[in-house]
Amino acid sequence: MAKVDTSLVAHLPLFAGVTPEALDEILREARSARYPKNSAIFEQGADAQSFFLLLHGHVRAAKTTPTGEQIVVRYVAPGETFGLAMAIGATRYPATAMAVDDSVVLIWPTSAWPRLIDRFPALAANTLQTVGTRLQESHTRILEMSTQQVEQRVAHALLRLAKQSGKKLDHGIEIDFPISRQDIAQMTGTTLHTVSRILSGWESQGLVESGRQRIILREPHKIVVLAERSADGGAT
Amino acid sequence: MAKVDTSLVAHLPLFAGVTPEALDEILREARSARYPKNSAIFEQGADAQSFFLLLHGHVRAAKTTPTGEQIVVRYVAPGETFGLAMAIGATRYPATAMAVDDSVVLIWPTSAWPRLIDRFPALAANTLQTVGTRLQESHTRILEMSTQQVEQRVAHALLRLAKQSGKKLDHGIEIDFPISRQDIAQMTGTTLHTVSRILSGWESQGLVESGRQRIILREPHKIVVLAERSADGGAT
DNA sequence: CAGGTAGTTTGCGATAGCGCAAAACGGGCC
DNA sequence: GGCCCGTTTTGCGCTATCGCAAACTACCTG
Repeated sequence: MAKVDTSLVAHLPLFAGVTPEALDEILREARSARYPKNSAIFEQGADAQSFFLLLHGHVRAAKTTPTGEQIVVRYVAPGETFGLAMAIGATRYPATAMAVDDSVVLIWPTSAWPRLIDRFPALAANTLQTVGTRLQESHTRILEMSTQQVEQRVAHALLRLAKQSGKKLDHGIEIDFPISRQDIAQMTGTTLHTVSRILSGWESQGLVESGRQRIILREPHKIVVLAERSADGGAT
Repeated sequence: MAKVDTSLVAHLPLFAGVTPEALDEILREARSARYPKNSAIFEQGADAQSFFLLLHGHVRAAKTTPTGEQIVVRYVAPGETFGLAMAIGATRYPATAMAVDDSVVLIWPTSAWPRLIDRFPALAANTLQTVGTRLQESHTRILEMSTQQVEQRVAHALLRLAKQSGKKLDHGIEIDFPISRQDIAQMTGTTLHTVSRILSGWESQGLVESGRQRIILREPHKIVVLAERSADGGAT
């Protein structure tokens, strides 16, 4: 089994408070794998045999309804865990994970989890922290969907993506993985048509520069204003 | 400090895998308190000095926007924990908790949490489990808000409430705490007007019986059908 | 038992955003 | 260099749902 360099992951929140020796032991149970762009890592409903830590690339977690509609649960950035079905006591994955870019992950067998948290309680505490944070973010998303209109939600979503995975350019911030109008629609609870109209509007105002699966925020500051303005839109 | 009877709480998921002696020690750190109907337990943004376990009654957790709109995050049923701000590393409560019925809670100082999970790692694991489940439910809620129309969302919400806190009557299932149209609107991302119209409709079809802050599902089965039908409404 | 208050119902526009359809576009592949 | 396919744009009508306003009702209080 290929050995993973501890120094690459030691600083991650997941391993906070874990001694180097312990980390070494933890990593010994993992293997690494590479997933090419657009390949599925696991499918919703499949048996949750593994959990993952993303090292490089970007992964989209999406949930599908019985009727086929999808929502994007989140985009996973390097350093984050995903596929933690066991954390909720589930035996099947509640969502589908797909690499949106060539990605490298660490993989542990789900069966190792009980033993790991037993030996290294900090793991459970750290995971609780991150899951708690995600719960918080979920609530924020629900709040937005309940109280804001589509344009504001799209603004918020893009700003979040920029913060999480933005590459700074001199003429703005680029979201550094491929993302379509459809994806944004599925993050904000709208349709790709509406997203397209909104982005077209922004583009003609010089707020963004966007193309095929590519978005650059040219005026993040002005987009923040859009995101925060209250429902009346300040149209006066 | 009033001693809490361990037998009342020993069976809760939170304390799974905790020995009676340990439970005893854990409970020694808690005090209990009673909150009368409609009293606030903590306010969003306040310093998170305590976390809670609900023993009797019902508690509504709600999040408020800067502009004053609210959403109901969840209704807490007896046996559930709430106010776990420390679980996400927050020092302030992210929501407001209010007793919707006369309620009794156990209260631990937030400061005790690190020590508790250190001494009893099962607590962290159990909490991770419940937080994970809530995250899952949140995602389901987002999925519903994204893909379903209001009537279906209301149907789902009521069915969930009935499952969680339904009192079985011979002529249906009553949600056994006071809940207003406004509350339901805040759970489903709509307005109290729309909820009122929907419930009026259902009432005239004999699906529910409802009054001031009171709802009885007379035909849960038919409401399930409403909740599950796809968007075209089967109007053929 | 009258009065007041909070919750509920209902009517009537107004509209944000959807859904469908079709055209335009862009990029990679052969 | 031309072709093909997935993505994006855009037009247009439609409607679910909102927002406001007003009437109504049940319960609690004094």
